[in-house]
Amino acid sequence: MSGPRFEPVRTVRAYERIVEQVEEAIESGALSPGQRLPSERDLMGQFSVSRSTVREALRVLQARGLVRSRPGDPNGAEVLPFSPDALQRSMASLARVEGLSLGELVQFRMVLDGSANLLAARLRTPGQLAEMEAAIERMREAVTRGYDEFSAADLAFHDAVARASGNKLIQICVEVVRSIVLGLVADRLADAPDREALMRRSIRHHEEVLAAVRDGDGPLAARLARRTMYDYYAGYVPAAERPALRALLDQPHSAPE
Amino acid sequence: MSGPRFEPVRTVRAYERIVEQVEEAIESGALSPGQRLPSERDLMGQFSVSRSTVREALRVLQARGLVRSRPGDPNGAEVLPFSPDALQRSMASLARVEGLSLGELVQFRMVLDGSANLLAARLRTPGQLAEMEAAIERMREAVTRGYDEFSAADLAFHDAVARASGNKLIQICVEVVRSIVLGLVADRLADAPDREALMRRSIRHHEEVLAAVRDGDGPLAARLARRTMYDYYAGYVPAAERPALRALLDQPHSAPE
DNA sequence: ATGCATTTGTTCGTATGTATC
DNA sequence: AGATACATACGAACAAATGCA
Repeated sequence: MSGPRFEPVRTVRAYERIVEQVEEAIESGALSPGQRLPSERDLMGQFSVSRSTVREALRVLQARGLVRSRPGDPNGAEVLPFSPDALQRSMASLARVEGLSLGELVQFRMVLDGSANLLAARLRTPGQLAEMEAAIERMREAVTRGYDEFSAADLAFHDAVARASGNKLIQICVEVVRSIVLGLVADRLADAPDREALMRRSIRHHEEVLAAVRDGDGPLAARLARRTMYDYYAGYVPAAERPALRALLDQPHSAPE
Repeated sequence: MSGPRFEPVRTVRAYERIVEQVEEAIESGALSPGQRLPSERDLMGQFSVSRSTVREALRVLQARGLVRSRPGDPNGAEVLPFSPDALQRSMASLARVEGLSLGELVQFRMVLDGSANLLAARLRTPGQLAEMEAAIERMREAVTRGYDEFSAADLAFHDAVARASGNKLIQICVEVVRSIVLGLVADRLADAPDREALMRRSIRHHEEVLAAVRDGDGPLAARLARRTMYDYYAGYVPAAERPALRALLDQPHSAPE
């Protein structure tokens, strides 16, 4: 009795088909970063749609960070190299819309940075270790040269650790979350009254982390990294959220209730 | 001599201004999920731009997962509740374009799931503990009822743990990365010859994790969770990548080389 | 350095399919 | 069933920006 199994059809917009095809071409490597798409007029020919449709597709591709187009460019839209911008915007939007608290963001950084240090302690190459040392040296020099340079050197250190972890996903997420957190507290960090003391203490903590990474003691490096992060940011996190952060720090085994 | 400090100007597209304004309205709460935007015709009046420009803006908003529009809808575009879809697409695209290996994804899951368990062990409520127990019970029942149900129950367990961590960012990332990993290995998992034995072993591991969470022993729960994940997925990860995964498992302090 | 041709950004008008009342 | 309002899609046109001869 039962006839052939039909599947429900969903009407798919014309511009979506275009997006799919271009996306596929980029992900398959047929179109690589730096290359140009045909001009809008060519595209309307190739897809046999109107220019408006082509443009809507290009807007979507641009919103996803895959291409960029400028007026007057005799070549078509440019295929962009991957960048975590889209990821970052999604997370930033998540943070605002979903009401992510600073505490949750810092906690996430503690998790990521701790794990990155754990892995880096085991997997680092001598060259990566040298990068970390150089970054700390830059931090020392920056103490007298202002907070901006200090922050840049600090970034370089955490980046080097993230790279040494050997996990690109960790690396990118560290970068994304860091920039969101900084966006939330940068002004307060820069205005801190005892800024120089903060920087010096931060450097000392980073040196301890580096020593653990150098020794290959992953668990220690992870613990120190989490504590460093906590010390640096806890003051900006509402007191009510701090216990959740401390749950990531060393604890004398389990605390019975 | 130096005149007033002029700032570089960047020409900003008309549709971008529209996107900004609508985005701002949504993030500020002036527009909340379920509400409707004015119709495209109204919008072209309010922004005094053409229809095409309005539509390009709507395409971008739609691509970012903020609104949805259907033909024939007597109301305008619908404001959507936040969903991690955009985040997930960004990460999935990241995984393909950037060539993320299965090993890196599994490693990331080990990090997230381990941390979620660590936090859950300290912060869980009795209700959340009951959810975890119920999920494991569903896993037991599902052993004889097929892999799909088992997988769903497994998902429920990890979700309950992630919720109990109290960190929405961890929760969302766990969900996103899990679905990407499953997309890569689902077929191989389903076709495993000794599927039932795998399921039984997985249940045993989950029970151990749950016991640690119940006891409030965070570090133990984290270690067990990472090991559970490793045992379940390591077979699908190329042997060359496995040492990086094992770097996240317990190690007798540091292994001198 | 100046035009020129081309491309994108934007507008307007029109026709068509579709969902709601 | 019909009227209405909506989104989808097309095509022609003009302005602004770019690259190149």
